[in-house]
Amino acid sequence: MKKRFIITAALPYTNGNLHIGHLSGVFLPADIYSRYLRSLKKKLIFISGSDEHGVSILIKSIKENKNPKFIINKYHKVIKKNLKQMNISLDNYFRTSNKLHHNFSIKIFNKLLNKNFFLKKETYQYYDKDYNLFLADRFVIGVCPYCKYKEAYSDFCEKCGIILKQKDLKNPKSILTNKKPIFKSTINYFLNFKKLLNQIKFLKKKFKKLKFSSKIIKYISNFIKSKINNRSITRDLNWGVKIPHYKKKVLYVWFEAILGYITSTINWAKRNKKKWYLYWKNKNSKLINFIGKDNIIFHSLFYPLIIKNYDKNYILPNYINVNEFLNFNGKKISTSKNRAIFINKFLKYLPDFVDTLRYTLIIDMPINKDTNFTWEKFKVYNNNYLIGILGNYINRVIVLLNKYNNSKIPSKILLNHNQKKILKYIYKYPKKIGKLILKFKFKLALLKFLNLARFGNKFLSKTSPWLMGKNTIEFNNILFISSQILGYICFLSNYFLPNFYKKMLKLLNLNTNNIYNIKNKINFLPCNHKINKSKLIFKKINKSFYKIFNKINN
RNA sequence: GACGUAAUAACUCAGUGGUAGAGUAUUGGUCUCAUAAUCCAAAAGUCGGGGGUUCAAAUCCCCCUUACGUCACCA
Repeated sequence: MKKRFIITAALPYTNGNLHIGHLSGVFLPADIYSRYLRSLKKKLIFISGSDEHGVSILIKSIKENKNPKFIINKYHKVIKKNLKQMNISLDNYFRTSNKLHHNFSIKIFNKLLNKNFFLKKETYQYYDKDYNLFLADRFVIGVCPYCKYKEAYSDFCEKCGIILKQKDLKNPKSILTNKKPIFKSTINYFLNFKKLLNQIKFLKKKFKKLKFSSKIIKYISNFIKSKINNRSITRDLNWGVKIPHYKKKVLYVWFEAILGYITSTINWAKRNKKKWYLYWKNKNSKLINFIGKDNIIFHSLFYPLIIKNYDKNYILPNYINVNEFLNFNGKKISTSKNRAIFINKFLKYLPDFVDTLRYTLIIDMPINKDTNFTWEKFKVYNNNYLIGILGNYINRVIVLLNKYNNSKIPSKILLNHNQKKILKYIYKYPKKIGKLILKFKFKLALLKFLNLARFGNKFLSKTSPWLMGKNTIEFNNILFISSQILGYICFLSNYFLPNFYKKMLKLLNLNTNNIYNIKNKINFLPCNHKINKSKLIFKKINKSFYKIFNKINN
């Protein structure tokens, strides 16, 4: 049976718009990976969706005096549209507020409940009387008993870095009302990590075998070594996946959000008349998660423990690609503090620079450590790399063909030994780039791609065909080789720069079917093939753009 | 405080045991097919500090310094 791939990008939380962090952290790497597998004609689905529950959205809705549904509808719509505009090639973008998702999550919860999988426990929590709401630790602020910091959370003081017990906090205040919350008892269900220790150890072994990033292995190791706290998976809220027979309780957002990949697939399968379980309950399937470092625990522990105890036929991740964070101007991106480049704003002011943004975010992808986005880099990448190296090369070759050869790929060629070697070298590029992509080295893959244009520029400068007579064998040879480089650039660009790819196809008068031949050593631009007149693809960024950058910042 | 990640040329980074690499910026030059682009060359680093293992360390181990991140009922 043919292998099936499930590629997932972490679900963005709908308390704000899509920003560059989402793209560089999960959507772009997942997109490149998916585009590559598609070019090999693999069977795959690339899925994601909106994560629309949780207390943060409820708090936002209270503060803005709106219905939570209004908030999620507003952001879901824009995020979905923005992903498409950025050419993220998702097969399905679903949402966790959908009934299908609710039913599926409850089905799993109920079965586990009946199996006595959860621990039932009474805890005391802060409670806001005015809003009838139990408050998460982050929503109670007070004075730190150690350093007297006035805005310490009830579980953690940011200033002195000390973990607090709820009762330690002095002068606790609800962030909703600024009033003192009361302490009240409640009963919730917990994931019994202590009881699941053997399963966790098994997962660690399994992930180690699969060569998961050491970030994940170390995380689980530490988790096992530390004093494991069981984690509640129900909440006293009226916003979320409601649990039947338990009034005023919903599932903890991550208990169900992690199942969103499955429900997104079910939704996709229904619309396309496919069988979703051939992906999720099939030993020949491969699940690859793309996530940020903030949700390692949910993908490496929550999901496997929940799903395997529900039905052992479900598959576990074959790889979890964890990225660090992208900062903006040296500071952490924050949706709530409005510190980010939001994609809808970017597209409003710079709609022609989608590929430049993709390039910038891929080159500076936070693979090993946090990286930093600046407009200065954005400009350099656009002007020096995309225009100087890439755009310039294709324009040089196309103009040469336009001017000297009637816009046709030369036909009378007779390659010498050295020139044949050059062609062979070019044929190796798809494989080289593919290998890097499969190893999740997206930045190196893109650099390799750009190298092809660099190689072309050097080749042209060394050989200087414009100094030769038209239609001599040597002239034809050089233009033929340069054209093949052009063809490879065109097809390989599809992984990284989809808009550029589409424009190149038009310029070169090619169709997309050829892309499936990229595994073979093939000349995409055969002799006598006619191309179109040269047209500039990238726009230059000059000083006047800084006004636009500032508009996008604010 | 605990844990994690990092520290390499002015800048951004690549390089996991075998004579220090790339791009940008700088300086000089070449070319005109090209979006003042390209291409060639020069200059630029005792690879954070100290110790250890080894014939051999940027790379492995230990200690220190500095920066960033995480620390669980936020997502």
